[in-house]
Amino acid sequence: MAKNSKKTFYITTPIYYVNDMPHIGHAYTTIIADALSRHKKLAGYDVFFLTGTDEHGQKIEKAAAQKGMTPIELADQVVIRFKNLWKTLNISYDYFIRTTQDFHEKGVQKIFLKLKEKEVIYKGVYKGWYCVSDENFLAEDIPEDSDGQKTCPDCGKKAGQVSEECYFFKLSAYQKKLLDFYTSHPSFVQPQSRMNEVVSFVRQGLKDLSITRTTVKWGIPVPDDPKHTIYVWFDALHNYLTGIGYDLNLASFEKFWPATVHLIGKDILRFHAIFWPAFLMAADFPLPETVYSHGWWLKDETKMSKSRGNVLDPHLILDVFGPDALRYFLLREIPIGLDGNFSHEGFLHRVNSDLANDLGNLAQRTLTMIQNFFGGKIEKIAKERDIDKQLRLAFVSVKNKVFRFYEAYAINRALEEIWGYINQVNKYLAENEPWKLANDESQKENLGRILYQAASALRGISFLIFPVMPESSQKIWDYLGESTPIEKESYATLKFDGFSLGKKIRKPKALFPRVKLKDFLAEEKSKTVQIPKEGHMDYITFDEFKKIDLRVGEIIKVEKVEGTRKLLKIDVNIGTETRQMVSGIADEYKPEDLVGKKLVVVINLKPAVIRGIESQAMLLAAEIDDKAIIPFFIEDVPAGAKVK
RNA sequence: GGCGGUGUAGCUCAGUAGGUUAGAGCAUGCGGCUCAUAUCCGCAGUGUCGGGGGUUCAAAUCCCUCCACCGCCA
Repeated sequence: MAKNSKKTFYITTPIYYVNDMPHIGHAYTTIIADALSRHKKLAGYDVFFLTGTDEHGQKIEKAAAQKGMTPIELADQVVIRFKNLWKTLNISYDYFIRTTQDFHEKGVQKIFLKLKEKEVIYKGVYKGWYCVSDENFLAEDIPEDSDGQKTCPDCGKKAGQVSEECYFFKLSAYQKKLLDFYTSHPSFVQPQSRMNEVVSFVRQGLKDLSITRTTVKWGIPVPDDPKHTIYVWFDALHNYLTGIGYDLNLASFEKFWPATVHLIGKDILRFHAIFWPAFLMAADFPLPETVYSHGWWLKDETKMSKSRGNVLDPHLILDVFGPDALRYFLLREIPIGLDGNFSHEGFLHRVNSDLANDLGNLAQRTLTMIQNFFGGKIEKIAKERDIDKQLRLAFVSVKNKVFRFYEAYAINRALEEIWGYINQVNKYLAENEPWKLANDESQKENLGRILYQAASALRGISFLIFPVMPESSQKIWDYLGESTPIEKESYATLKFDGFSLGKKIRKPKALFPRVKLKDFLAEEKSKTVQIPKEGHMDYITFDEFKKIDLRVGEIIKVEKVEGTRKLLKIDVNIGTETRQMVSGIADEYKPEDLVGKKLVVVINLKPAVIRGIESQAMLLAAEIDDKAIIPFFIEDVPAGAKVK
């Protein structure tokens, strides 16, 4: 099979388990993968970026049953949420694989059979601790209690020891091969410290791995022995093969396999750095180049977890700031291998200072000056002086460094480098004071040179930030009068002087609005929702319900809240008076469609200040896949009527 | 308990083939500019480089030891 002459780059995220709603952790991994993909495309690689969902297993089976759904219905619902979030974040994946897809299941079965024929998979007896009430085997690594028994971590009841027939993968046979592989490929696991952990784990000896269950029905059946179900890891890991076409589109598969990098969270390192290469060795597939384990985002210094209830939902940030600020923050704040701390203060600080003050303001002042002093079009410029040349040469050097940092997955360093250059351009403007030359007609061409130089630098910057901030990058590009998508450029073609004279600059709008902390936090509070634990219903009494004053409201006036994507300021007549409220529904409803409509509003909710505006009431809406749907009255009801 | 890592300015961190007064960003203070999103530019600090000991003409950087925190394993 002849490989394409272009170099290929195949990057994967883990497939996300559909019993969980997408949160900042999922977003982080996927954003890293997206930025690296975009960089590699600009660098001329043929890129394949795979993400998707892991949909089998007992947890899904149970979660679905609790909700009165079938597993696939639950999966379908969660998949939409993931896809929506990726769309909002501008994730440019090439394929979204679901482990319930037919070709994936067939691919896994085929490999299973192959390994069984090679006797790398054999039938045996699994002894383990089983929790009767949860109908679940306990994870191997749960320690014994003092009495030699084990306790189920989910329900706290004592588990019993049972045996069942199952298939094993002969992992023990791969200990030496794996250690040899690690020695000959020392950068297989990144960062290095994780490689050390892997090696020391394998050195301690590997036990064969049970890879099927009879107690789980929701999964891929073992071929020719369907009472056994293939256990999730053997199923899930093979998505990296089936997702690029294994067994269905071999041309694509052979073009992209082996993967360049599997991006993972450190919790699943063992599966990717030990089990996965062993499976691949057994089936005679080449091994991936790198498994890159990234760190965690902590929330206010503590680990985010479902049980702590401090899992960060990215939607609030996205509503206020759009995707690029979040992408920038996550990639700029920490190197990929380390943990980071997410606080709203830190986020806002970074975004205001780097995006609004430095880059946003640079774009704004440059474009505005060209607009004001040249009517948007620079026609003639003076010869390049030394100081102008320095700015141009500095860009070349920055571009090379940024390229190398991106190549090394050091995205934070690349951004630091770019921001160093942004400061340099701001300094260049301060030193040359173009606003002073503007009063002197004889200085017109010198003025033109200075602004030309600044615009060229800005154009270069917009290219360099593209992997991290595709939307803002393209915006700046467009403002500078470019008419092509930025992806048409590459590191090879991008020139400092690419900004050509006579191009009409578009009138700019603030790229990254500054947001004040107290407004942001108020909005966060107003949006924080208590989600009842699955399977539990927190009842309230009728007396408690009566405390909520619900009224029919008539919408009088609606306007957009400046500087936000989603917020509308709505004046609503509640019979006795008109109240204003702020609501994040601009994606779903246009202001003109709302006026005159009647709906239900809460009028005794403590007012909150959102983006500087006091919200004195709240409307009711269904939240469906993060879209708000408002129930309106069809009948003609008087404003102010009580609703109960 | 075993293996690995980290501890440097108020905060986040950079800095090891040992070498002149230990750096950056943010935060703080002062000054300048007004094209720009109260933005931008300049200047100014501050540190027993976790503690102790050692090697060396010279150590944040090498060695020993102790303390604290983190990760993996048991």
